[in-house]
Amino acid sequence: MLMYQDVHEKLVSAIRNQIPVFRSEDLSFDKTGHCDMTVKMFRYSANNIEPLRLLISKEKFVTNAEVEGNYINLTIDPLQLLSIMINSISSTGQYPDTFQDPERVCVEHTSINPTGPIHVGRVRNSILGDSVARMLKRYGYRVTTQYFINDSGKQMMSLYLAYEKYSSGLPLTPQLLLDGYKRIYKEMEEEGSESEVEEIIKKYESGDPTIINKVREIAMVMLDDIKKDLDKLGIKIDDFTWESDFIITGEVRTLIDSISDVTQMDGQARFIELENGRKVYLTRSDGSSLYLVRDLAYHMYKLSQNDWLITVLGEDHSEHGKTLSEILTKYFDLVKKLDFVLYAFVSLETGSMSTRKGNAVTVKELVEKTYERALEVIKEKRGESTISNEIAKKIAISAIRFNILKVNSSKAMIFKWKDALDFNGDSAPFVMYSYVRALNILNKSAIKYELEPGEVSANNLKKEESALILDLYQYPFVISESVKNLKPEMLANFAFMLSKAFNDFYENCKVNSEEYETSVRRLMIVNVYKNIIEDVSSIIGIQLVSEM
RNA sequence: GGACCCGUAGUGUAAUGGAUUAUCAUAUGGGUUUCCGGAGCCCAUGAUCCGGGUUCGAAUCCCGGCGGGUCUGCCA
Repeated sequence: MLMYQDVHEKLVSAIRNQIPVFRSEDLSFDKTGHCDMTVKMFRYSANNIEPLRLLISKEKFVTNAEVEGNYINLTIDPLQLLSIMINSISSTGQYPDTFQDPERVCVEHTSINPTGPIHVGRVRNSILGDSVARMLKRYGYRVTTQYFINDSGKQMMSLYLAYEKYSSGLPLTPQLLLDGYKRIYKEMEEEGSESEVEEIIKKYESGDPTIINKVREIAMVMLDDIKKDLDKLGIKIDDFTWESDFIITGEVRTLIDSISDVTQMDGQARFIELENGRKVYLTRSDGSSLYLVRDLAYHMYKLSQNDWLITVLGEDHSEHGKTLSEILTKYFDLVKKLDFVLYAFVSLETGSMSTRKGNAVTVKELVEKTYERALEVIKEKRGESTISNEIAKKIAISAIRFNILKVNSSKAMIFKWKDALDFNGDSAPFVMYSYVRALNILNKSAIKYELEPGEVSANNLKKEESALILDLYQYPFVISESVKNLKPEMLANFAFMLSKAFNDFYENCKVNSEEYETSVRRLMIVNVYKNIIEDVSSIIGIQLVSEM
């Protein structure tokens, strides 16, 4: 959990002295420009309003409380908020502080079939998953990330078969495998037969070591390529689990047997009937297992070592997620938390992306093009570039992650190069640039200033300062909301909003070359801003630079 | 046909039942630089899919349409 002085909570408990049933959500930070915080009194007797105003106006952080209709509008002392943040940062290095929670969370993301490179349609999964994991870690959970390697399905067997048929013996490369993959799907479509693949699946499930080893070797080649792509985006996954392990160890069989009394047979195939009457199959007629069982076995494994499972899934798998939940709850006495973060598809203006069709925009291409664009923009802004390629790379990665993350994940989106390469406005470079400004101010300051708690002067305090402080103060609330809803995009929006507020501050409030007290206070604000931007950036995957 | 998700300016978003004038960005038009770095700042234009209902109050909740995405495999 997060540790910080919670003004909101303090005020709520003060209010409850007078109105015991007061709802926490009726006190909120103002969003309309009337004040700093507001108490909504619609639900409570009007007789309460004036006495409550009096009571609140005596509270520590409140400098003014006024009644406007059914609202009690509060002005909060920004200097006290600033002190809270400064104290936290000087004693713990961060605001808010994190208290380590014993709860273990497993975030599974990406988990794409190792049959091709990551493309832009699926990269939303990795970006969401990575940010969710970082956000939960920041909140205080013990987090591990997981990748489930689907090396035993039909797709994987087709990839294997294609290699054996067309290129057997040739050195394994991603490109060679991919070409074969596309070719064999085309053939199967033309012939209308999948019997060859089915034959392989049977052999594989019966434990044929030659096939299992070769398939894993092939998967490894593809997986390495996928890992490289993830690495390009600054994403590292802790644990990789092979789907085939659950077949080899017999856990899949054990699992099927353990629920045999609730499953039914359709010929030789085994299925289970869900509450809505839908039949989902666990095994084929030939006895081989289907993905659902293998994923169930995988979930049992994850449950054995975690308290909370989160899986990032494309919306095409939402039904699968529900099926897993239902079966685990009903037949395996699941009491632990199980959540799915769903995202809608990313498509191209020409339609959907597909590895098999070969029309996908890959992560490699995206990173490459964005990097070139970053170099171009730097040249435009600074004349002949004096900036290292390292910086252009960081700008590119940050821009990509921010652009994809900021869009509400449940809305389908169309990928457009023009938007992806736009560094104006609501984008990572905007945040990064405001951070550079903050660093410059701090570097240019002649005042040897330490982050020491103490008296903060109100000398020449401007409204842009107060506004920025109030925004900064709300950081822990945003993390909490973001965690509660599993929506890291809230943090991306916050980072942008903060940078905007900082730009306002920058335009209107000189930091250096002011009176000493004013300078010190503004330096504190800039320091807090720097600290929080670094913090939030590390969650949402912005890689900050000191010049750009 | 049935199920799930999503509909806010041209585009992307904010508002998790509350305020006059629905936020911010982008795009478009205009302005702005001897300044702690202009990737900035200021002004203008432009939106809650439609119809009912609940409520003192609805972009938000409920019902019915409409539009888009997804599922409806002994694929994963």
